[in-house]
Amino acid sequence: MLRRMKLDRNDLDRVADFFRAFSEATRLALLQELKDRPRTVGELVDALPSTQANVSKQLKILHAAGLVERRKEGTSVYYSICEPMVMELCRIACDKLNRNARTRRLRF
Amino acid sequence: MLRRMKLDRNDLDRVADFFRAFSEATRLALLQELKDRPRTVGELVDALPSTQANVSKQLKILHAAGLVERRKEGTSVYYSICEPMVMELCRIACDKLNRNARTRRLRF
DNA sequence: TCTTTATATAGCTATATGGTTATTCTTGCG
DNA sequence: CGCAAGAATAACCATATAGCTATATAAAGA
Repeated sequence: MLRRMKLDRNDLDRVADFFRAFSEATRLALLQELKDRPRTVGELVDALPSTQANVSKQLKILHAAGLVERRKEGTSVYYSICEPMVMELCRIACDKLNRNARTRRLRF
Repeated sequence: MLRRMKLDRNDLDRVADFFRAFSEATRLALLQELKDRPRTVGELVDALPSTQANVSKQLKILHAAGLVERRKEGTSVYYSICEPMVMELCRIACDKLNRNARTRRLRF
């Protein structure tokens, strides 16, 4: 089956970029808000302690990573998670962190 | 079951830190080298296009994230992956990237 | 067209961090 | 002890980026 090949630097960079999308609290907070339903940028701004400019910027990064999709409706833009895998990854991460620290349960 | 709680900023930071460990090509390359068996720092330095100092530094980050463990043997230090979940995450990431780009298969 | 609302972008600053070289620490051996 | 080998750390530089404010763009309505 020859799946022994190691990923070269380019491929590793692509994988790294993918994970980097998850490596900031603000972006994770956005994903958390989008967990159950689509939200407009304005709704997300209200839900987060951040500025409109920053929310737009972080949404763009999530979009570039292929994690969320955009849908325009009038002057608003709805964002939604377009990869079920996103929540699975977050759950795996929380499980790991819960296993480490015996404090409070994290659940995405 | 009240698992509706949203993670607060602190918890999101912890999850973000976890993912950040995966967000650099050099660290992924190290994980890839450790996939099948433990390796000493020297072996990892030889396997990667990087310096001993940098390999040590990145291994420390992986260790702090709880992804690898250390075992001293004489003057050498063996590192190994201590979380099966690590490879699962990398596989999920590769699957996603493969789904996007119809080019070559990535397999961690 | 002019105004308003919603979103995106530009430009900037401060901080974080990957990588380097040089040095220190640790262990084993003579 | 003195020396060598392997690993970790220190100090530094260059780059990337989160977040801000200000501005631009897009769409809807008067």
